[in-house]
Amino acid sequence: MSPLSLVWFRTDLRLADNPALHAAVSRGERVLPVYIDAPEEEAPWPPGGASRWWLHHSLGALAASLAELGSPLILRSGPSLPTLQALLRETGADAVFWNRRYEPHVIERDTRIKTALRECVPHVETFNASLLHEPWTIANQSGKPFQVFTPFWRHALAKTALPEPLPAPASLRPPASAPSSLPLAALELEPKIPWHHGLAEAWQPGEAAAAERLETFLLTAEAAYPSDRDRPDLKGTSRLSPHLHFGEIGPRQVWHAVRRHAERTRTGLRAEVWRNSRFLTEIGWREFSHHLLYHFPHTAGEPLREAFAAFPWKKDPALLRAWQRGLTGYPIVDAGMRELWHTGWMHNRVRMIAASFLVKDLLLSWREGAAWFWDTLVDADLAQNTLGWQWSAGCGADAAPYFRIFNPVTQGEKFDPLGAYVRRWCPELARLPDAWLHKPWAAPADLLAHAGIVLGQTYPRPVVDHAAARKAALAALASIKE
DNA sequence: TTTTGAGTTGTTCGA
DNA sequence: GTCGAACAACTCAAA
Repeated sequence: MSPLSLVWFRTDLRLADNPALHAAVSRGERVLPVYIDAPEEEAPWPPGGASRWWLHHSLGALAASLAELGSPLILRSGPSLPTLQALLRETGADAVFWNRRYEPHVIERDTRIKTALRECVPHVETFNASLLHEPWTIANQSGKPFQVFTPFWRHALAKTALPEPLPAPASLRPPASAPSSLPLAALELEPKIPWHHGLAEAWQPGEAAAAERLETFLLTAEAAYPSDRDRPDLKGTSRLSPHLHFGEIGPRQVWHAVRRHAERTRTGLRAEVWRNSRFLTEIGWREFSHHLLYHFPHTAGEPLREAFAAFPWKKDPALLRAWQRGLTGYPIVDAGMRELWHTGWMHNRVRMIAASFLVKDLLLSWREGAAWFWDTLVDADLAQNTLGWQWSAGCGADAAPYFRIFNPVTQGEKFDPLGAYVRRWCPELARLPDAWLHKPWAAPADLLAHAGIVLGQTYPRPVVDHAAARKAALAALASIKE
């Protein structure tokens, strides 16, 4: 039997710039791609319903791409290590390659698996497919991890040029007889109750769709990104986050695509100006979040700043539910929460507003918000979710200053000035004039009646008064000082 | 070694 | 209406 390499796919569901796949193909022997569904091993963060919906379609796309190269994708379900060992026995493979993940609980699992597999076969190797730099290679002058973004990113930008992305293999030599595979449907990734129509309307998972989305963004939106990125009513952002999370595209590919785009469109500019791209900076924030979670592994569940362990968070299931369902009475918050529920995604600006509202106005713990986002986002990513929520709550690295409490009315008027976003997701407010759209409780009675709105019936009254809630939040923050 | 200035995403208040 | 100041504490790096 000729040598065979297993390639264990995880959150790297692409053929291009995939170092593990590339290494397997480079051996010049046969290759067997494998995906193992083991959600219980992701505890305490098993993927939520929206993530699993995305995974279903991404695996389908990967299997189709592999089929074009003449290779199957072997799907299995069950504990990863015994499943890999069974596959080694069944196929006689002598090598296992995969791309690393960096979540603390996954590192622990993968380390065990790597040690055990090295007892079984001579070649077990892992690679970096999901970060620009390994977390242990970026440190400040004291040798410690950065906790402020700007010096972190300055340092990363100054490092030597990143290697060009690896090509996708032109063909694959599968084993003479492939081991058995479950049908995709057997993984039961799609919801049993069909609530996912909104996801299907909004998204096209898969490597090809990811590449197309990046290219379209660079051609149509990148130039206006610095200003349009804050407007939820425009298509100002790349919407690459779920593709990046599942590794349908990698940050190195984005990096080089931005560079090539700059070179073909702004030839007159200084050579390295493209590195200052505001869009690339967002890739930098993604990188920063992964490095932070790697270096501070407890922060997925605990605040980085210890003083916040004593913060007097409230418990209020009714308020939490109002926030989750988009029934807080603050239109920009409700629009965001409904967009999330319907499409599995929320615009970044609105994520900040909704998060600030939960932790500062409702005084509910950022953990409750993180858990809800985890379950409902198609781009749910432990590092980014943790960074984002701790930033909003003020308890993380490079956190928002405690006094930065978003005013949902001001934010709505500033970033959804025409009200198109609120009208789309809160249609019961659609006939209210712009001047009152972000504060319907303040609208004159005759205007409300004319717009067909009965506060408390067709649309909720505000669940809290923002001015009073702001004072309460500042008092709560003062209580944990020293 | 010590000091100093700057740091994703804001709001309110008073002149 | 517009504008600047105030709203902590801490990290990081340049001077």
